[in-house]
Amino acid sequence: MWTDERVEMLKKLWSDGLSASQVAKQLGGVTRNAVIGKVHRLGLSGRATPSRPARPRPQTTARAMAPLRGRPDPLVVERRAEELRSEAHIERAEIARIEAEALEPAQRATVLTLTEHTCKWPIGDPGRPGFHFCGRGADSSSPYCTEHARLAYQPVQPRRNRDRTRKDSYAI
DNA sequence: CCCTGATTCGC
DNA sequence: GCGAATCAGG
Repeated sequence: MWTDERVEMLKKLWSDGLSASQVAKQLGGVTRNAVIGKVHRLGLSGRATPSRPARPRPQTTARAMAPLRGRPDPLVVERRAEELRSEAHIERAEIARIEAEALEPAQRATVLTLTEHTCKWPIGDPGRPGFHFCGRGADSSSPYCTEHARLAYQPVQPRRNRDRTRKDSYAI
């Protein structure tokens, strides 16, 4: 039931930029459909803060394409962090972890920092936070560094030896 | 498959 | 007026 009180709450939450389902959860006893329906009947479908703000596609700058020198470009890390923030289902702890990686000295590469000269051996699960590429210098005319090229291009070996040697050399 | 808002239409 | 079902999309 839409009491004056609940309608006021709806107006407030909606203008605060909460999504219909979030508003419904907050109010309780109604579904997001009910909220959307009410929002339309009240004529306030335009919202102050769009739930999915249209952000211009970040350009691949020369800065971002520069070869890695010991640690990731802070701009690239911040860009990645912003992507994560925009996805409501990503936990805050995970965002913190991604940002913390910027402080580690290890060389890391994202898709934005790859050049013809960086190793593109994938590390981690593509699409999941923390996924990156090896990023070390690639051998000339190879997409991989020396170590990963060895893993990528394994010669066919005799059955007798293949099982053991393969398994051992495949650890990343 | 998770989510978003928009629209329709029987109640 | 209400909201479930459905649509269209990220």
